[in-house]
Amino acid sequence: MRRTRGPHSVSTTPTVYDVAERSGVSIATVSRVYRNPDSVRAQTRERVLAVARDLGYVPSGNARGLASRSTGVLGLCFPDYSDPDAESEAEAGAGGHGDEADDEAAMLYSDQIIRGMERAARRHGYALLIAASLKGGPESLVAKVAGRVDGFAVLARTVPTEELEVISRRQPVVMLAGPRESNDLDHLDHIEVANADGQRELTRHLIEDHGLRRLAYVGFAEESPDVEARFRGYVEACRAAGIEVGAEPDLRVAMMTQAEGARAAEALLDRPGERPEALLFANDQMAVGALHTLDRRGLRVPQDVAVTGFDGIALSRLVRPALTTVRQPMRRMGEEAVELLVRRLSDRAQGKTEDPVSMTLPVSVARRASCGCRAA
Amino acid sequence: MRRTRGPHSVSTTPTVYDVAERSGVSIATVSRVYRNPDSVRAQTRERVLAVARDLGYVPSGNARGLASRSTGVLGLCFPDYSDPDAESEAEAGAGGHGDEADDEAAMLYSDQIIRGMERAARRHGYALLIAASLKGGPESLVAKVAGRVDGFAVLARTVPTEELEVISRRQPVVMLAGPRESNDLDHLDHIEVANADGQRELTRHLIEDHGLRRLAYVGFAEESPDVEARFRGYVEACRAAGIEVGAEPDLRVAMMTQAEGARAAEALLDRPGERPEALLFANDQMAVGALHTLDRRGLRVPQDVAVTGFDGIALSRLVRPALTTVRQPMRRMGEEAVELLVRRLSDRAQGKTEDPVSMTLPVSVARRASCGCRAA
DNA sequence: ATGAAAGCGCTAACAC
DNA sequence: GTGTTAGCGCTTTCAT
Repeated sequence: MRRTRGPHSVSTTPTVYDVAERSGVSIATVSRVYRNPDSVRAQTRERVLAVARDLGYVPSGNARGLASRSTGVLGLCFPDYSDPDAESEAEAGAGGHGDEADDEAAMLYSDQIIRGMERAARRHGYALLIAASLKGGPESLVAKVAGRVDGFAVLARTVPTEELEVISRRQPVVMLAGPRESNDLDHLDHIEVANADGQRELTRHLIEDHGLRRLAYVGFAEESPDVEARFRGYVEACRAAGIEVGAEPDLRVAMMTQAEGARAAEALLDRPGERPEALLFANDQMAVGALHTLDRRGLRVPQDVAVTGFDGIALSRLVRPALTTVRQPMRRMGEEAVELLVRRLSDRAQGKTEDPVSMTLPVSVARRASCGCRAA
Repeated sequence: MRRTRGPHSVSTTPTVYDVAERSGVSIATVSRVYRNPDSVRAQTRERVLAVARDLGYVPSGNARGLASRSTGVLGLCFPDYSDPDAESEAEAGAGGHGDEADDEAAMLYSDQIIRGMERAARRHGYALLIAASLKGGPESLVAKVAGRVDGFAVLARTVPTEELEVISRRQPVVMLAGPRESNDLDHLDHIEVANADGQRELTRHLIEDHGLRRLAYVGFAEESPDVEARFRGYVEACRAAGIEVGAEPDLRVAMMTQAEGARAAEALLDRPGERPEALLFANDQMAVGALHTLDRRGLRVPQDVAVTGFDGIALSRLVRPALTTVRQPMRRMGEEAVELLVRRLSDRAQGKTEDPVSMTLPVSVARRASCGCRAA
């Protein structure tokens, strides 16, 4: 016995030792009661449980994890995706000023993934640890998460791939929505959506079904493989229809927010030459911003200009006209991520080693009012 | 030195010992490099960091937590709130069959709270561990979460209060949306919303502003303080207007789902006597279900019957007619929960002890089409 | 500025 | 079925 406390010590949080002592068994038995109840005589078990209850004993997850080398927790790291504009509108809504862009309207990317992962994790008996990147921590976010989970998913561009590279030697990591970045020195599993396919199909729809030919594409200034893939799809559809397009989007914005989208629309409309028949945005938030601009300038959507987004966030259905967009199966992505992690974990437990997996989830075009498919 | 491995051992995940050995310092120094970088000479620090990097070293959260008695993680336990109906509709949407009740439409209660907590937690440098109750685990959900976090929030009715009672002696716990259950032996902090106020105000609106007097209220069969409070508000408003009401809701359903709401509407309409002018439901999902029923039976909302919900979930805005409801500030609740936990934690660190806090967040009535406030 | 050593609370052989 | 005994990988005085 390593330690003994008075019979009525209450100050510290109770441990196995306290429970063991008070119930007249060894710490091993206390441990068994929790880990493998059937291996303990019923009577003993009840006694231990009773003592535990009245002592307020809760097994320390840390100690457990340390001793058993596993935590029963999966993780998710995501970037601080918050759109300042969406935020403020949401705040206003919550404050009761308006009904406009509701609190709940702003359910973003990461929320969906969280939902998907949580569900799947629960099915497999795991809990989920979530953490958004916070700039300037001494220890990087991943390290913190990585150290507390059995495996985790990372939304692309949250963390330098190099760092993940290192960590993935230690535990399963799946990269979400990202690029399959590095070439070969890459142990990471990877799930992405068919960005190019989606944008291509949407563009084709605009061209063939609505007969539009003067299109303008708004992309992202930063390097982002997903966004680039979308643009690629756009270009392919245009070329296929014999419409000439440059190698670059008509405009690249610094942030993919509503404000930037609104500004982009201004810029595009103020450009000399014929007005575009359709404005295609690399995400929904920008498209929503553009809707504001067009409304303010007295242009009707879709009669005067069609507008499309990408992502299929909830907000895209709430705006008027409802936004035609490409829906990403983000929830499913979360679920698949967990399935992958769980499989990896059991592989490792059995000493198996399989090659990294890379899967692509299909997307679907949501034809709504902003392209002219439904009454505005 | 407790352990030594060959210079090129790669099999196991590296620890402080490995890093220390390879960089010619003690494990204490390695630890300092991460915990308190400035206390280590720059040159030493760089060397250690370099070795760590190429070894793929990540500090074990478990070991850290065990040694330092804190995890840097806050938790949230919530019940498996999933509405089977909403689920299936969502699945259909995700599968691409329809645009109807979108995946994202189904953003529920818990999602909002998660969002709020995550944001606030991040601000304070914490990560968030989330876990929904899974029936029939050997160890209860809470115990698992409790053992891995510094403090946590629990959605009411997820866990027996008694169990929380015990745990709260050990770490801060805040009860969400619940009742202030026990009487005095209660150390738990507690955040609720003004259920009665909201329902009273909504009811008053129906009576005074729309001149309705034949109302029917649909409640919940299970014991639920929140839902009871809503009913209480309803009763108060009726009495204040001189409308007679019984001590019981006109109907109590077994589950607060869309299907049950639809059934409840049937039942109410089939009742002998004059048809009610308004159907008030204890939550949005039931109200949405009722909308289906009324539509199928050819009754117009709000002309023939007004319908109201409670909660303000995203779906409430998407249905036609949009649902008049009482919006709960669920996101804010999550934020407040974290603030409370963080405060408690710092109190404990300083040896302070304060009385349990109980706060009530205000709600607001969202007047939409289903009560006649806007064009349907 | 750095090292030595004592735990943190639990699990997992291995004995009995 | 139950007890003994090593660790698990880190933080943290206390020395130096």
